[in-house]
Amino acid sequence: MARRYDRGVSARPEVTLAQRKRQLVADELSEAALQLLAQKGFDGVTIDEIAATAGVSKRTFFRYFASKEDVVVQFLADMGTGMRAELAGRPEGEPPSVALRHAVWVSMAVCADRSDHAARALSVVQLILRTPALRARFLERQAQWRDELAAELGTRLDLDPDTELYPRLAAGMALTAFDTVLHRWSDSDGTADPSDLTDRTFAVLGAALDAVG
Amino acid sequence: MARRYDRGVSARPEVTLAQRKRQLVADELSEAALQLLAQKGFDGVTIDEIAATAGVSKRTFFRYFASKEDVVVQFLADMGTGMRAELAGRPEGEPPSVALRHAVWVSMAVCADRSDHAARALSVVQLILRTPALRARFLERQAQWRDELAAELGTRLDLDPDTELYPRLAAGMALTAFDTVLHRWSDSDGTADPSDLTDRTFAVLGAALDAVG
DNA sequence: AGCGCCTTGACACTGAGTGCCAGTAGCGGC
DNA sequence: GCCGCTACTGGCACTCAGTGTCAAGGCGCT
Repeated sequence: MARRYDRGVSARPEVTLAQRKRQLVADELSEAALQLLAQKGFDGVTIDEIAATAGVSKRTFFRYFASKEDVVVQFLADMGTGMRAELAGRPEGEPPSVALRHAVWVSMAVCADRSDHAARALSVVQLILRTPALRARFLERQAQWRDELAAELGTRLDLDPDTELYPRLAAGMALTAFDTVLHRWSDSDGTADPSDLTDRTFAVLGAALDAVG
Repeated sequence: MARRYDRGVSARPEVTLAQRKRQLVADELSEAALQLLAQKGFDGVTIDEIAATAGVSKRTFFRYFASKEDVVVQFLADMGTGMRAELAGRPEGEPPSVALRHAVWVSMAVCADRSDHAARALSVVQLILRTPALRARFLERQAQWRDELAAELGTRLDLDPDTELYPRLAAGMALTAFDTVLHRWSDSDGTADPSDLTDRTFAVLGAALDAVG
């Protein structure tokens, strides 16, 4: 998809003008959408309104985002890719519980730093968690991450994810942890420490089902 | 799922004529929808078509089901209620892993019996799992079940689900198990034994994260 | 200037989902 | 019988999400 042209002559970045333009429109749309949706609720805003605010037509909106839900969920896409990348980068012999804990922790890192970006992440997460349509789409995205994590675990442990049960279950547990941490963080309005929550969650998971703690 | 009333006679004075009529329409709609959707795909059928097949108007369809997704997902609602009921009915001192395993097993029981009903369940599950919009809604429903299971676990273990992490995590693990079993069963076209799958899944979960196997 | 390539806006269209209203069938009470 | 009361229904009009199509315009290249 993102093909790089080394023709980047005078301009510093290796991207063409058209690509940067496209990114600009995408950012503008995302900005407008998140702002309006957080303010007026998911059903209180139309696509026409979002597009108009961003200065484009409704038709153009759908050239950048597949649906109204997509523009919101897309905002958190980094979490998934970051999670998988971190897992893939973990040392080979590391036990799954540790590797997965780091993977979850990294994807929560966006929420941890004290910046505008974190504040925006909080409002987006809260919007998602209290809007059924968005929560559904977000869960679907998580299911996708789970499959990717399972695949990664499969190669790490040399287990076939289609035959063995462990990779998918372990990935599912990690995602359960992630989801729980996200909920707690959201409910605390961002005051809870994601890092601490993650550690405590994996402390329970590591000890597993029968050891209540 | 379709509630069966003894279509016998003038017994059942508890239920008025109007109520049975209403149930009849709901069954007819559900029947028509499942039939058509499984045959032509989720996007290949319109609500008008479903309603016409059931002999009612489109407007009436939406008086029985909230959305096109709802008519499908509703069909599996029993699984959730059954799961919670089984957990609530388990002996008091039983360890969570055993109680949860039974809860999951009970909700899979519908798939286990060799009848028309099981065949229908299979086609519905397969339809859901390969239709993104349905999968999303189904996952949302599962999230709801997880909250209920967590609440039930909280009372069983005398832990506050809003403070302690364990109930929600354990419920999440059970749902992960459920989802995995359902996927495997669906992928095997119903040839795999749900009971066996459940046992093997919980064998892994009980041993927990770091014990590969 | 000329030719592609990509992006855009405008228009028309389908289909989901909702609000509203008039008609009607069942179930009382009188 | 007749009169409400309630619940269910179909039809209509409407909003809005999402898609196909087409003509037009900017930009790079020769």
